[in-house]
Amino acid sequence: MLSIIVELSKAVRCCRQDEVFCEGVTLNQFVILDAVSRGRKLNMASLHDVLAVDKSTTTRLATPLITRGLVVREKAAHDSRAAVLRLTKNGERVHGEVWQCLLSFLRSIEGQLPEGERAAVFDGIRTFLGALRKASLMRCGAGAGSCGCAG
Amino acid sequence: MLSIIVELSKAVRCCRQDEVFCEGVTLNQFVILDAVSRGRKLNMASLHDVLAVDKSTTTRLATPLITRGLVVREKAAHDSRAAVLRLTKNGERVHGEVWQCLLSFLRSIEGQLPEGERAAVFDGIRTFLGALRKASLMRCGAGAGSCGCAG
DNA sequence: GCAAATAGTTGTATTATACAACTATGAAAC
DNA sequence: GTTTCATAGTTGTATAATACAACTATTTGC
Repeated sequence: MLSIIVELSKAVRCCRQDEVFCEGVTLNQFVILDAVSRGRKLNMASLHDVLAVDKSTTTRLATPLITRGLVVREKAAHDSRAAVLRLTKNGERVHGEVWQCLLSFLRSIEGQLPEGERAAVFDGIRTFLGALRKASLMRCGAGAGSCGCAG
Repeated sequence: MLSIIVELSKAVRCCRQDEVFCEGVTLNQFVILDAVSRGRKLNMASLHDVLAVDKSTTTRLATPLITRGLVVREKAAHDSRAAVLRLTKNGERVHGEVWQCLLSFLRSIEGQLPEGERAAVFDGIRTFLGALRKASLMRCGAGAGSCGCAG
């Protein structure tokens, strides 16, 4: 069971955050592009939720994409403090191309799963991840258990 | 499918590499303690394999544990260049305590999985991880596909 | 015995990440 | 309407993991 978690950690490293996937875009950056693309625009606050990182990190992760001209940051209509992200034309192009590349990657994974079991595998993963997340939250709340947890 | 991978990345972050789990030990550090504990001693080269990181990183990850007196580094008998790691008494104690803490964490996860499906869930995860790893290796080898992969 | 390979360490640079501090703005209280 | 408190997002700063490069001492191959 512990080995599952360790293996998960390692496996995810093959999709390294800082490793360029395609078109000079990392997987994480694609996630950002995709999130913006889905809604045609995206509040920074929403991106903050999507990425599940600190606000400062959200800003920093979006900045290279803005610098590259794939995304533009605009003022939000409802709140002058808030920013809205949109894809540029180039951003849409790059998003589409990376998506194609990613699709073949994902197909490659799927092709290796037994055909009748794919849905079950995905469901199982989701169930496990939900359990992992929940157990972690409970851990943080429980504070000191029967051990000398320094948290 | 992509959302699975993204969720995996996020979930694994709840077992943050640098986040203290118990007894001032991170999960990754526990992995090291456990690896050393299992063989009573462990070559640095083996630890290098276990952690699947660069040799320099292996050294750096082991060093805090040595500094803390949980692990000692000795010369290997078969090769003066090589080092062997052993647990100290304190290291064994800490390993045992963290393991207990970890066990209840793992139990907490298991308890949330439907009882009859646990084995299937774990098998599914392993299958998926294998596929993910393989697809990544193929990707690195394929070089340029039909897109402008800059790798 | 000599050349090539290697174990592991150290130097260095990069990246992600969070906490702290900050400014301008919005919301709540009066 | 005014004042106080909360907040969006940015910037400063520090930490940790990570890999590549360079290095030294040792081992291996010829």
